[in-house]
Amino acid sequence: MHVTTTSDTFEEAAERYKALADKTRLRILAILSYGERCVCELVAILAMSQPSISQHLRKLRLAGFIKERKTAQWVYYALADDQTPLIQAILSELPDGKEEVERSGAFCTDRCLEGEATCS
Amino acid sequence: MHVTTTSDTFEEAAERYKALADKTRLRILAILSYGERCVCELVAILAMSQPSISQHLRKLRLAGFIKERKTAQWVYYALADDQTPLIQAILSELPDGKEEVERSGAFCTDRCLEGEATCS
DNA sequence: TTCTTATATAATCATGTAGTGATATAAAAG
DNA sequence: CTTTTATATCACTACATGATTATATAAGAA
Repeated sequence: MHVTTTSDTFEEAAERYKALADKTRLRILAILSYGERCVCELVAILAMSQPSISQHLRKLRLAGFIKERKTAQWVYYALADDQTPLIQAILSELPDGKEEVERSGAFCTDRCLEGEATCS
Repeated sequence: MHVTTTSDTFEEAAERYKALADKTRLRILAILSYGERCVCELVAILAMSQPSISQHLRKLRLAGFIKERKTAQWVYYALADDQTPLIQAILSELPDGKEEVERSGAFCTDRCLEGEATCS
């Protein structure tokens, strides 16, 4: 115990947990554990408004949980590369994101499919 | 990945992370990682009001992170017994609670000391 | 019993946060 | 160039949350 410390202060650590303290953001992490997704895919899968999803993605990105990749007019989000043991444990104890994706069925536009999206 | 799942739903998982999304509650967990403490000790160590500490302890207890033990007029709190890999990872990546305790110096009342408290 | 100590809870207030609708930006299509 | 598509951001509203003050409960002490 008390070996690796990713946050220098309790304030910083609390900020990271605030990013996880939301049902929608946890669903996003579970979905991204199956591969990157563009915003419009997440909007379709989660059946929520685009501004709401974008704001959640911003918080997850600022907290360091996800990264973004811009291609043409799409922005693809994926889990961040530096997966600490803590983040791995967080992801492993989350409900499975597979149901989230499958329940949504086909939703990608033709143009989104052209853009390297990993549509199911 | 996706092996053990402590929360059945994303809603439940989010509730647990909400309990961690506060600087004071993380400090309490770091302090309790060095042993159980009664409420009045935590009030002294954290230099915060007693109702505020009690409310934080309530949230940590309802989220399953800590347990309580009542003796006479004191209530001692300690880390919960069932430490999952996730909770272990959370505690291991927290700032050290030792400084919190030491910085506060002597603070226990004579009566609190009689009550089996692990005062530093 | 009365007073003091330890803790919990309720009411209130100030602040933070999620969702919505409107708007801005940027890229590609027509 | 105009339109459409994808995304981000802003302003606003409703709701959640943390701290404080006051109060309630319970156990000792006097």
